[in-house]
Amino acid sequence: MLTHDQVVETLRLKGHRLTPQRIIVLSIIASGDGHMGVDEVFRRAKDAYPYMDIATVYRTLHLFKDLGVVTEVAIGERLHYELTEPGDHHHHMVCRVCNGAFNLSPHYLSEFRDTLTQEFGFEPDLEHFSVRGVCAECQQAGPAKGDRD
Amino acid sequence: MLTHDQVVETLRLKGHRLTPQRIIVLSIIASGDGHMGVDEVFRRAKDAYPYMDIATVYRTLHLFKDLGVVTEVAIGERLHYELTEPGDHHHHMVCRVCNGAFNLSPHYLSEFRDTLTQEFGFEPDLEHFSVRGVCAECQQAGPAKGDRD
DNA sequence: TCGGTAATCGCAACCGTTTGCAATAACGTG
DNA sequence: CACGTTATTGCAAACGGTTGCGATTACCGA
Repeated sequence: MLTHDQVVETLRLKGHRLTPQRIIVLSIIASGDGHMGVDEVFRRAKDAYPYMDIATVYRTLHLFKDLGVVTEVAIGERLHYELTEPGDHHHHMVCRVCNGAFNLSPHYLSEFRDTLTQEFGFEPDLEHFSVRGVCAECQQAGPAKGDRD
Repeated sequence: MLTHDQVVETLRLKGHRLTPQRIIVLSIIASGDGHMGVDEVFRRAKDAYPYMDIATVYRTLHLFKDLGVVTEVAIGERLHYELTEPGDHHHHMVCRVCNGAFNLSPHYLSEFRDTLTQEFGFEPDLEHFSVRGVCAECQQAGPAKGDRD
C-alpha cells in the first residue's frame, strides 16, 4: 500500500499542489481498510473540514485515480476507491448480493485479452476491469429465496 | 430480428398495455440499423409525438429490456439499445475511438466464466457483457496522434 | 358499447455527478 | 519573506437519469 509520503511525492512530481483538501481525502482513504464510496469519503471529509465540497471530493478522487494513487472499483452502480497496491495490480469480482469485492489476478484475463487481439485485432481496456456476479457464499445462502435481482 | 407483431405479443402476454408511446419507441428502434442512444430515440419520438417525455422513453426502454425485446449496449458512458436478435445472443466489443460496436460470440467468454466458477465459485453476470477498447481500424489510423483518450 | 380500474403518462422534483466561474491560496521566484 | 502566477477551491447551475404523483387512458368485463 502506498505511503502518505509516496503520494505527496507523486503529486509534487506531476506539478500538482498539496492542498489541505487533498490531504484530508487521502488520509480518509488510507484510514479505511478497503474500498470506500464517494459519499462516505465526503461525509468524513466534511467532518474534518466543514467547507469541503462534494465537487472537490470528486475532483480529488479523479486526480488520484489518474495519478495511479487510488484504484477505482465499481460496486453496484457506484464507484468506490481504494489506495493502489503497487506491484499488486489486480481486478475485481464484485458480488451483486453482498457487494463484496474479491481480487482477481490479471493472469485470469490475459488469455481473454490475447484471444481478442489475435482474433479481432481488438485491444481491450482491461486495466480497471471488474465483473459483477454472485460470490460463492451468497450462492449457498441465497438460492432458496429465488435468484432474484 | 424480432418483428413488430412478436413484440406486441410479448407485451400482451406479460399483461403490459400497448400504448402509442411504446409503439413509437419500438418502431424507432426497429427503423435504425443498429444500436441507438436514448437521446436519439427521444428526439425522433418527440418528432412523432410532441408530448413524448424523456421519462417515458427511459421507462419504455427498460421495460423492453426486461422483456428481452431490446438489448442494452454500453457505448462509452451511455447506454444504447437495439432490437434483440433471438437465437443470436452475443456480446459487444466497443471501440472507444470510433464508438463502433462489434459483436462477440459468447463462446469467447465461456472459458472465462468456467475459470471463475471453478477457481472461486464466483458466478459472473455475463449476459450483457461488453468490453471497451480500440478496434483494429482505429489502431492503424490513430497511433501517430499519440494514443490519447 | 359503455363504464370501472389499474397501468401508464406527463410533469416536476430529485438524485449523483460534472462543469463554469469568480475568489482563494499554494508555491516558485526574486 | 513578500509577490505574482496559476492551480485549486466553493458555489451554483447543468447534466443524464430516476422517481413520486395526480391526471389520463388502455383494456376487460358487463
